Amino acid sequence: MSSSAARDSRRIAVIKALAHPSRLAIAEALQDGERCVCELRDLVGADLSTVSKHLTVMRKAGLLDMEKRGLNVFYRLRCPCLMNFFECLDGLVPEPASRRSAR
Amino acid sequence: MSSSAARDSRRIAVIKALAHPSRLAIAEALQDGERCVCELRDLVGADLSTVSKHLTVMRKAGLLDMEKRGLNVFYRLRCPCLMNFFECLDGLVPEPASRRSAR
DNA sequence: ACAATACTTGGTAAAAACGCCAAGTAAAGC
DNA sequence: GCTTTACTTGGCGTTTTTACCAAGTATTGT
Repeated sequence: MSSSAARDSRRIAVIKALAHPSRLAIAEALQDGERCVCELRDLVGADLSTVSKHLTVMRKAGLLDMEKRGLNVFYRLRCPCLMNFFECLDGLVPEPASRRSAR
Repeated sequence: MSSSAARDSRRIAVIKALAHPSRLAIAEALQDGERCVCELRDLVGADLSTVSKHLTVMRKAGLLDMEKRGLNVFYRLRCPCLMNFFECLDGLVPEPASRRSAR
């Protein structure tokens, strides 16, 4: 019943892959469908090499698939349920200290 | 619409609060109920001050409540649904074992 | 009051993450 | 072939995170 170390390290990899503003933004953007690296570079406004490294982190965590087509590399989410995950995430903390239902 | 910056920064805080092996282990342990700091120190095997700082990170992210009773400080999860969250997390990546060349 | 326990906070050194530039690879077009 | 485009990888300085020790606070017990 206690946590398996393998499962935990897998969880950590996924969590870390989302624990950066650019990577979270990428994950959110990919919910609408695949994007090539240069589109994601425009989205996050960082150097192409930086974005590429972020994508590598996410891919190695198992979050993304990549596919090269012509000159472009397209990334897409491997999971259909990231939206669920985010709602789950937003629901994690009942209230920080402020009002609720402010959206 | 793209993500709100405020919502994203809150998401990031929560995700970061879980993106460390000791903190994830703490979160998992607290699913069974509140624990005092020294119990959690025994669990993660780090210095008491280290554990205390981890707990501060988690509390500031909104994940934990603390309550002092006597000499002890007890921490508990603020959310009832961390288990759901973890299942959601484990479900994020369809095929665990599949890894694309890591080089 | 004094001592002990349980924790927090400050300081700091080490480790990890980050981001840019430069260089390298691969596909497409000429 | 050579050039361009799209991306990846290596290198390296900068920033952030982490973990310990030491010192401080609060409460309990004597």
